[in-house]
Formats: sequence, structure tokens, C-alpha cells
Amino acid sequence: MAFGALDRTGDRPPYRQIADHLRAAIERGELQPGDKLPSEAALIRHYHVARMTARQAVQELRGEGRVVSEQGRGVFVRQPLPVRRLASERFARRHREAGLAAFSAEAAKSGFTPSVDQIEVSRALPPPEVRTRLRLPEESFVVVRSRRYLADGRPVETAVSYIPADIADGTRIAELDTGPGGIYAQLEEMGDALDRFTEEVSARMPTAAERRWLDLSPGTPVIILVRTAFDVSGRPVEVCDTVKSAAAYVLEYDFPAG
Amino acid sequence: MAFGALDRTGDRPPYRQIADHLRAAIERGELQPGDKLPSEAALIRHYHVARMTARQAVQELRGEGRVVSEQGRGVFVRQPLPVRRLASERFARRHREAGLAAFSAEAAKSGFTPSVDQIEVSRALPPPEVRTRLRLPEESFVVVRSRRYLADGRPVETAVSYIPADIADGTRIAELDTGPGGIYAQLEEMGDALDRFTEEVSARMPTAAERRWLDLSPGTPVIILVRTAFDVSGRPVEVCDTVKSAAAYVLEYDFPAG
DNA sequence: AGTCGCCACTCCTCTAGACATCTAGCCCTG
DNA sequence: CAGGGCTAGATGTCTAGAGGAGTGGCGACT
Repeated sequence: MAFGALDRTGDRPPYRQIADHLRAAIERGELQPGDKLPSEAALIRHYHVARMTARQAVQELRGEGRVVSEQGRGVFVRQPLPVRRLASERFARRHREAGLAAFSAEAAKSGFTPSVDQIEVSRALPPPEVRTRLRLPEESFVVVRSRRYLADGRPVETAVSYIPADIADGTRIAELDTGPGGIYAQLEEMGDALDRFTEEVSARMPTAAERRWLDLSPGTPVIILVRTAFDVSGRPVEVCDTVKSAAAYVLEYDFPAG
Repeated sequence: MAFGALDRTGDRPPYRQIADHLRAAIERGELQPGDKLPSEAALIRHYHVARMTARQAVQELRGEGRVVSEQGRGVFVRQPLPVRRLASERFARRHREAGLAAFSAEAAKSGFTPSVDQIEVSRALPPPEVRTRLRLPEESFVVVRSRRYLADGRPVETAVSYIPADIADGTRIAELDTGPGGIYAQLEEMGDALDRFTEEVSARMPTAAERRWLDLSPGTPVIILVRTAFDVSGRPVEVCDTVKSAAAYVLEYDFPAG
């Protein structure tokens, strides 16, 4: 692997030039996904710079999400994750599926093994943003259901749903296993038919906690999808806040025109 | 501003602890958007650490996109951009609007001043991914229309659409101004009625070029929306590839249930 | 009054070296 | 042969210090 030399006259700082060289090598395909980058020691020898300078160059690429470093092993060109195309939940609902059932259906199509862990259910005051969406008065309680979805054992999504306590009471929603059909089936059993829902999609960099839960490498953004479901009377009955690894998802929507 | 002291016994490294303190101050609202963080010198005095350690803490927050630094001035809590809720183009189409017209309609609702620049139209071979989506044989040409949308003069989105040359020919699509109703109206005038379209939403970190075009501060991801339109015969007639600043957008979808 | 230059303060880049921690392979021992 | 310990080499963290460059205010000079 022959990287060029530094241009000590120009105003582009050395650490950026080194990062440029490495980035170019990746883009030319000289460094394939999974390959190990030159070690810090090698960069120091090649470019005659201090250790921190070499590290800063690698840090640049890490921030761009092109490489991941593993202590004791080296720095590696990132493997592009197999991307799962996720149809909007609208279509899953046609089959009376939600939550894990929808996720499992997706798994069957895409060929990964689905699982869920860290399910927790509690009763609490909702965060202000959620309270507004649910159009609840202050001091109203909600049932909070949080869980994490995994594909082939790797976490890809966390979801937290909020349901007004007066709606959740008398159903199995507050149990860990909501039974076949998930919470929507439970709601409909109560005679509370769903009418429509909205989805809001945005993206941002993950918080430290989200990086931990989703085992994200630095530089991976997350997709935020907030779904609000309304019953026939127009009352919001559920807010579901999901955080998906952007490296693992493409959301797919399909519309009739006109 | 009183930040705590470092826990020199635990295994959480000092630079992370400092970052935690600053992050918490931002989340508690003690540091409002636009506020200046303590200077490097102040952090050094307060925590009794070396310069690089203080910088590393700030670097952590910069990577998360929470702060931006300006040489010679300081490090500032990032101003959240006014977020525009963007309804799916489906609804705009009800009013026979697309492209700039749809963007202008959104502007009227949200109260920003819309504009478009850098419009370019050319005829070229499509990139492989686009060729596949359009189900074109090799060597088929497409008409490429690229443009950039601005809100209040700040770039928020770039869009590139690809239309098979045989469809675009004989319409005004290859002109810079496609006239009222945009390309969809042009297509329908040709008797080529649209039937449905799909949207694929994903997110990632921007390339260097995208950072330039959209004037993104480091740490802002972009939302990628690829829309494919099909006519009544099921033939794909347009692929539109848009890159939106994630700081500026929330996509909104609305579905009837069932 | 206005302008220019200086200076304090800020972040940016780089150096040189220290110890910590993790990995993987090697070799020795039981 | 299995297991444990050692070690080389990798990244992680920290220190102490240097010069550079951009910003903004203040004071002196015109």
C-alpha cells in the first residue's frame, strides 16, 4: 500500500491529508470492507508525524462512519450492513399484526431471525411531547411499553409506546405478552376501532444511551419514527416512538396516486 | 455554572465525564441554544486536566452534533433549525403540484420564503441503481433534472430526478422551467397517467459534497428519500432522489387504517 | 470622530512521551 | 493435549507544552 507524501507547504493540515489518503484508498477499493487500515505505528513511520496526529486522521474517518476501531486489534473498513427494507406498518396491519408480529413477518420475507428483549411495562407520567400528542390533561398517567428488536441477535430498533391509562386498563396491554395481534387487536376487542394513524420520520445523531442500546458504531445516525394512532372518534390512542439504526433500515412506503 | 468534579476512581475516563457534565447542562436547559460553552482554559482550570483532555470532551459533543465551534470565538450550543413538517408528496399531488409548486405550498403553510437554484438539465446514462429502478436496458438514456431548494435563502434539500428519455421527449421536461404543475402535469398531458408511487426513506452521514451543497454543520445526518413513480401500465416513469438536511425536516405521513 | 494597530482570548494543529487496556499468538507447564 | 502465562503489538487515555490563526475590543494616533 503506497500512500503519497505530505504537502507541508499547503494549508491543508497534515491530519486531513492523511485522512484524505486513507479515504481515497477506501473509495478506490484498495481497502475493502473488513480490511485493516495501517496501524498507528505504520502511519507514524510513513508520514513522520506524532502519534496524536495519526490518531486524528483516523478519528476523522471514524467520525464519517467509514471505519471502526477495535482496541487491541486494529482499525477496520466498515462492513456495510445488510439493509432491511421495512414496509410501513400500514400493510402489516392489514394482517392484524403489530409489534413483534409485524417484525417477524418482515423477518420471514428478508430471511433474518427476529427476537425481542428488554421488554418493560410500567405506568408513568408521559414526557411533555407525548402528552401533547395524546392530548392528555396534566397529571394523566400512561402505560409505557418499551422493548428492543434484534435481527440475527444484533439490535436494530428500540420502541417505546405510550397508551393512556384509561384505555389500557382492562386489556392485556399492561402485560409483557400482549397476545396474538398485539395491542391493536386488544384495542379493537374493547370496541375501540382504529381509524387512521400518522407517522413522522426524522433522523439525527444518536444519544450516548441510544448508541449503547443499538450497539451503533460512531458516525451512524438513527431514524426516528413516531407513529400516532387515532380511533374512530379521533382520539389519539397510542404514540409509538421508535429509534432505528439508519445503517440497518430503509423505510418503504407505497401510495396510490391521486 | 457549577459542574461537578471528576470521579478519578471509576473507570469512566475523565474526558467522557466532562462531556457528560456539559451534555447534562444542555439537556437541563442551563446551556441554551446559542450559549457559549466554557472555554478550553476554563475547563482546564475547573477540572485540572490537560488541554487535549478538555478538547476531547468538546470533540465528543461536536461529534454528537450538539455544539459547533468557531475558531476565535468559542463553542456554542447549536441552534435547532426551524423544523419543517413535510407532508408526503401524495397530498401535494391532489392539487396537481410537484417539485417547486409543492415546496412553495409547504412554504405558505410554514411561513418561510422558498426558492430554487442550481437547476440543471442534461441527458445522460443513468447510474446503475437508477437504471435498475427504472427497469431500463443498458445504454438507455435518461433526462436528468437536478436542483436545490432553499428556505429563507438557506439550502435545505437537493433533488435529482431521472426520467427515461423516450418519455421525456416531446414534453417540456427537458426545459429548465417545466411550467405549472411540474413534470407530473406534463406526463399526464401526454396521456401517461400516474398510478402509484413508492418512497424509500433512509438516513446516513452526508458526503463532503453534500455537506457543501446543503451547508451542513458537522454531525448533521441527511435524510435520503427516493421516490419512484409508476404509470397505469406499471412502468416506472420517474425516479427522484432527494437529499434533505435532517436538521431541517420531519417527514409526515398520514394513513387511513385497515 | 474615525481609523488603525495592538492585544487578549479563543479554538486549531502538532509534538513527544507516558501508562493503560485489550487481543492474539507463542510457549511452557501440568 | 489442554490450560495458563507471557509478550508483542494494537488502540485508548492522559500529560505538558509549543506555535498558528481568527475574533473582537480597546486605546492611541490621525
